Amino acid sequence: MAVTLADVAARAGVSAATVSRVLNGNYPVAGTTRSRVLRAVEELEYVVNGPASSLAAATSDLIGVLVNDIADPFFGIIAGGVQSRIAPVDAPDPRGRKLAVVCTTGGSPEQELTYLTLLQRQRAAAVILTGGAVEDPAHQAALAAALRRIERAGARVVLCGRPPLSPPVVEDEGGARGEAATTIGPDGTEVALPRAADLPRPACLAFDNRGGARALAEHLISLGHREIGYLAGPAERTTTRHRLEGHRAALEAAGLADGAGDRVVHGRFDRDSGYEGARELLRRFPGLTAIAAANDTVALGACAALREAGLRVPEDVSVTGFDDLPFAAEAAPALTTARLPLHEAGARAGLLALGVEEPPPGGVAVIGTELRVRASTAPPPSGPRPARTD
Amino acid sequence: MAVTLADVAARAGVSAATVSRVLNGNYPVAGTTRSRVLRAVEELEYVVNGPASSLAAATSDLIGVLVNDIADPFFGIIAGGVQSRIAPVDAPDPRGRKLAVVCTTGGSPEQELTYLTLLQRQRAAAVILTGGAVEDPAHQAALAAALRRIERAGARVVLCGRPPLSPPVVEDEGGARGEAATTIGPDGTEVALPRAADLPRPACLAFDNRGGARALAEHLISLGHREIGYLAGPAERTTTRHRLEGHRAALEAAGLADGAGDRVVHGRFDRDSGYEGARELLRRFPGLTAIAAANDTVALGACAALREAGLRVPEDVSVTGFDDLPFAAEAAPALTTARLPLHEAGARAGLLALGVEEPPPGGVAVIGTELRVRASTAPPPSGPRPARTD
DNA sequence: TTCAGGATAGAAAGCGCTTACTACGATGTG
DNA sequence: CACATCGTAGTAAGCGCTTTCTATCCTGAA
Repeated sequence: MAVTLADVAARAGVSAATVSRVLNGNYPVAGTTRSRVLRAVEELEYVVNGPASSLAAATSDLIGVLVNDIADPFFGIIAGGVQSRIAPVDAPDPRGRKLAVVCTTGGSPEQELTYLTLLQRQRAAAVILTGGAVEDPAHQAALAAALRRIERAGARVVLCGRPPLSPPVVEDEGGARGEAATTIGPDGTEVALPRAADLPRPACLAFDNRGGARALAEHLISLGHREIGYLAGPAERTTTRHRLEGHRAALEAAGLADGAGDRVVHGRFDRDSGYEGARELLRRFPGLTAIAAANDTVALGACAALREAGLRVPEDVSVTGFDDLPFAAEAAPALTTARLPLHEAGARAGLLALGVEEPPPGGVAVIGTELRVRASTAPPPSGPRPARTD
Repeated sequence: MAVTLADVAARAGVSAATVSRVLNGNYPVAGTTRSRVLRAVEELEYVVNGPASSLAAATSDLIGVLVNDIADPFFGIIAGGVQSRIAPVDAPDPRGRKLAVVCTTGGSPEQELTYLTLLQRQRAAAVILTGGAVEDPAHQAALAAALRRIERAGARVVLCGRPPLSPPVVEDEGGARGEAATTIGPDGTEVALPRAADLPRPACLAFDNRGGARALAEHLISLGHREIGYLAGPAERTTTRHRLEGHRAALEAAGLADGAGDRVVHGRFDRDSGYEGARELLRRFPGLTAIAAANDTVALGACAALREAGLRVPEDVSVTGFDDLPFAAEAAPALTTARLPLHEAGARAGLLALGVEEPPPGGVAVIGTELRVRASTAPPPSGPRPARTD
């Protein structure tokens, strides 16, 4: 059917082994032989059979990239960063190029596990997990097991934009009695929690979500805001918790009472959640002068809700985002936000996946944010809040 | 090293063939045998060796998706649509799932060819090419050859958001004399142009770029605009040409003189190009009351330039985009634009790639746009630059 | 002139899976 | 009761490549 190595070998008058060596360039081959082989390759339009090659060599050119949603620029930009390194355009020889298998998990741990297996099955050379993790111990245990399996299979694992695997919540005293701690998994069965020492420690590029949220809240406080609402993401995610913690830390440091749950509405990471959440915030806390959103997209939704409520941003209510996606600077008003170097993070994750870059000491590198002050924040209004129009 | 079929077979006390049959479920196996095998699979944590499987079965679970830039929501959304179909989350059995290999070509035809070869090498089950094509005949000929090769290798090819391959520019009279028409390729060598009849005709989902641009221009004209600038994309791309043609068609139909090149500035498809282009447009045509941009991103850049020039959108100058990316509705002012159902188009491309959906009759389906009138367009100002009313 | 040793290239044994083809009871039918 | 048939499962031949081991030819030193 298709042209094979043997066909090329026959045409060039050499053995299949020689053709393979010419094509892989890891073995000395005489110049004349080499050019004869290359000509035969050209003439027959030979294209290596990847699966056969992967089988024999026990490696593949595939790198898995797990994202919540590839349509979301947050993940798209990270994926772009990864690709910029695993398939550099400027390298003349495409042989070194790895291919990115992008898997949309929807943020679901089950999907994540499914894709991990699928990628292991493809014998992917590496797997990059992006986006925050779900904190449920059973999921963490299952993920730990899956990652350990993958690492044992010889693939690299990189976490990009998520914290290292959490240690088990239960203290490790069970070890003394020779019993493993367990928890109840999503399927109702008992799941063994890995001992802290057993956790796989893949290379990890964590985002400083706490620091970024804290900087944003401090910015609002320094402008004079005292009643600040927070539009949080889904409660079970690490990203949500860390950003919320940073936010609260700033409030507490400023002596602003903000008990648990106060002025906080949980939602999703999308625009509509921001819209709905802002409406609820306004209803429950009419005195708010600022809203910090879980991310830029949420902030945009919040702005829409505020406009609709007849409130101006930032004159009546200030709004902050997070991430600094490209549209944040173009929005009107341009969003004050915490910039995350997503492309760079993806690029570095790509390098780690290739094994070109060494894992950071301790396995974890924290990627900082940069405060971007734009037009969506201003001092709170001094007078009474103008009457609501509805 | 890793667990193989034979290990599972030994453990279950059956032959490797039986294990394979259980795992692929395409052959009758007795219930008791099946469960014994499945238990062995569980116990050994067996994961199929994909490359071996692909080699033996001569197929793979990979589907290539070529995009200009995965970080651009335009392509991210299409890719998301593709994934929604080739890896449906609701299907309980992940075995049917295909994996998307996303390749960022930067819009370069050379990169496109490189990735096509790389995907053919992986024996991808299908390849989806998105984004507009470059019209250069040499590139088209090379692309045609590559696609023909891929189809011969048994993979499906789908074009999503780009027109069918163009017929050779040279008339086919050479055929009468038994000579093929040729052109000069990018590497300086002579390239044979495929006869029209030889062009591969992959399933094609073309966007109605002409219609969309025409509708936008007609909208501006109906508002009373007479001096309309156009921010075009890169000159060599089909998308650029088609949108420009639609735009001009509307102007001509309205009897507005708009000779070639008039009030048109070419650039790229990004924000900065819109910014620079709008500045140039303003400088060269101070009387403009409207600017139609090649897409939403360009429109955003144009808005920024206008604001900077002290012009209000839409009071002084109206602006239109194209695509209706999510941020278009959130921009201030919200962009009037032509909506392209990118997710749906991607989904359909996915179905075509799987072979689940039949190619459209004639091979080409045109995907229409929908005019979205929002706040960025309004009648031209009546003051210093009065519009003629007739 | 002879032979060690380097430079090349071939032979052949897998890599782990799929899939004819074959074998063999257990049914069913004439 | 013999034989065709069906349902199951095993045998074994590849799929196309990589790589170890081996063979050959040449070169230059002894």
